[in-house]
Amino acid sequence: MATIKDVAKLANVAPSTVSRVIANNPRISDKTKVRVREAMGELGYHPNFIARSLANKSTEAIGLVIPSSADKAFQNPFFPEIIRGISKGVHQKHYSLQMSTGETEDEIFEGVMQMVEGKRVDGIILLYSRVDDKLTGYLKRKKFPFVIVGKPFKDIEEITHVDNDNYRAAKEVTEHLIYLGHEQIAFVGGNLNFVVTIDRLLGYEKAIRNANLVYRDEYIVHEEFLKEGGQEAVKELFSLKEPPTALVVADDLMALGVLNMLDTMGINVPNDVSVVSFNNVMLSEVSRPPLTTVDINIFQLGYEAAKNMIQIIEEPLEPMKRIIVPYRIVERQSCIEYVKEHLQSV
Amino acid sequence: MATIKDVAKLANVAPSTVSRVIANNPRISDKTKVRVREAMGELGYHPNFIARSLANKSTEAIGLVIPSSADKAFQNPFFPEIIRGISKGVHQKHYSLQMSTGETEDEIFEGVMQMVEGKRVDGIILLYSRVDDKLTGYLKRKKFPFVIVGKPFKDIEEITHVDNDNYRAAKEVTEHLIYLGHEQIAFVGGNLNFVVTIDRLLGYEKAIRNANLVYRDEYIVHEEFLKEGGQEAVKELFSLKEPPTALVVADDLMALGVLNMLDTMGINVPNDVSVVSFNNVMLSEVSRPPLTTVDINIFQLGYEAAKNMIQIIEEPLEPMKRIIVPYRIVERQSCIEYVKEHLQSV
DNA sequence: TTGTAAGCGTTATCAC
DNA sequence: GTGATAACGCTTACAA
Repeated sequence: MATIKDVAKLANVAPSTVSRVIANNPRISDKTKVRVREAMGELGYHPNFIARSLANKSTEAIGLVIPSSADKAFQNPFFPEIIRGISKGVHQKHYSLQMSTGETEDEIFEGVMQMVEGKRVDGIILLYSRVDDKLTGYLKRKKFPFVIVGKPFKDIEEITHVDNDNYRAAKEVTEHLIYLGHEQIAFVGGNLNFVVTIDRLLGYEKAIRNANLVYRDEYIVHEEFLKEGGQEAVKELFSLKEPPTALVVADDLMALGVLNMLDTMGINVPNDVSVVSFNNVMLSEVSRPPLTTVDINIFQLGYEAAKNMIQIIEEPLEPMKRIIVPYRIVERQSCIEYVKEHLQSV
Repeated sequence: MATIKDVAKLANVAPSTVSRVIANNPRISDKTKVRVREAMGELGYHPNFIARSLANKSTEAIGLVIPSSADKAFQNPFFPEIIRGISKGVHQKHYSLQMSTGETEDEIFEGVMQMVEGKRVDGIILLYSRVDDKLTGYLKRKKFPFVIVGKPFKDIEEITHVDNDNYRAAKEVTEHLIYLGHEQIAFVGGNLNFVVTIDRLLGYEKAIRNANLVYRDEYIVHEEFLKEGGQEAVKELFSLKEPPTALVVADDLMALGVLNMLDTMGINVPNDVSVVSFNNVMLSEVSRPPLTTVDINIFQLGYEAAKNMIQIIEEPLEPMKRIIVPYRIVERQSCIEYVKEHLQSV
């Protein structure tokens, strides 16, 4: 493989000159630039990134931390989509992307340490935000550049993050249900350790309280993911004396599970119960019925995360930032007006 | 940040000794090992991976190439799942994972070149196999270590790859339909540029011919992805004078689209038409009806790819390998026996 | 068993 | 404008 020295020799210049040509340094005459570039072409030269990184103390790589791959949550189309966004932002600036997952929390932590201590990356994007997360604390202590997708659990004023206004979205969506005449609205959320769950729950609660509806604990269920989660939630909810007539579900995939279970129980959506969920993942269009859901702009979430991560790396003095990506309620066919004396279908 | 020299100083040894301790070189006395390790602990020393890579000419990183992120295919849960498998294999050997996507083919190619020429990775895993793929040719020419998930289009004897026996799986699944009494069986595939589509189509064809059924061109549709794809396919197929009574669909997600469209057309699955698909992605359990599908062991596909990639890197003399991951037909509720004079429901 | 010193391929700091 | 030369932090002959 050709090195910078070979090029220098062939072009009859010093290695440092070649380096300057690579960096397109303006103090090099056009003549030699051309000469050097020719030499590079002739030798099929490509700069060695590793060597450059060492000299530079910059890897132009950013690390991506994905939540524990053990659970099925990982199969959520949310991830490919946000990775797409991140990927775009990262490529635009010619950075590369380094992934890290693990089955347990400790494995993940281990992976991140490797990246940070080994100086394999210049910054880290966290794809989730959990209550009392070890990682966040670690990165803050190390003063290592990072951004969170989602809302930090604490130190919210010090950590750059990109998020939706989940509180407001949940509130709005619940209000929509209320507006449709529903008074018995349940909330089906994911793990309460995720900040996003909390926000959405809080928004839901606010809407309920504002409308002077009773906030009932038995209408709040937190379940693991999808299949089992959706099933359990639905079973619980619909064995109550007063089952809900509408459901706010914190995730499309969970909603799919819910829809499925409702169907096998012979409960019709939207005639018997309305369902609204979050994310507007591609699948929500194709479910039966198609889901009314809030589009949180996953792609943009990722794109912004990447852009801001790189900005922090390149301009370390920049203040912390909070980027709020807009959401949009997509009405499809899983919600309808609640009619007091409606007939149970079938 | 502490370097190897700082540790050496503190432990009163030469830097090379520290290096040997890191590598756990047996020729270092236990005494000094202990002393050095203490020094490392005291200073919070962690080896710098970049420096090591430069000296070593090995990055212990492997690059992952994901198909064009532009189309929705990318949102297929197939990817998170295979990444999980790869991730596991890669972590086991303490390698890291570098992702590369792009919106166009050229962008992807560009990204791979960066990885290869810049020596950012030691090997590359291709997550798809396409007819006449530029990348494959490039990597072969460069003699850069790589493995393909799927079946190479050419040079199949020279390229290490991990795949299912898609031909046989498709054949078997079609035979199953035939066994159930179906004689009008259509094939809904993805892009014919993907080798996997070809294999599955060929298996289907073989089964049809073996059974002396007529192989009709109008029963073969290749469509883009999911929503539109599924819709188009179904529309076409069911406007024929003799619409099929069973469908072999090359992907679960596509099958979801198909199910959806069938539903809006008032065609019942499985009563009016049976559907079988591929991949056994988590969603296939939750569709209405749950899909009969072939489980291709996505996770293992990824895991094997990673393991073999690393083996090739570490033992470059190893011969090429073909790893065939077993599949398994998962029967759920989308297929039933075909009854000649059955009544169209509704 | 350990130390010395060269080298990995760049960039950066001085000179000129 | 361009050239020497010293980093960058580690590994690895070769010596001792």
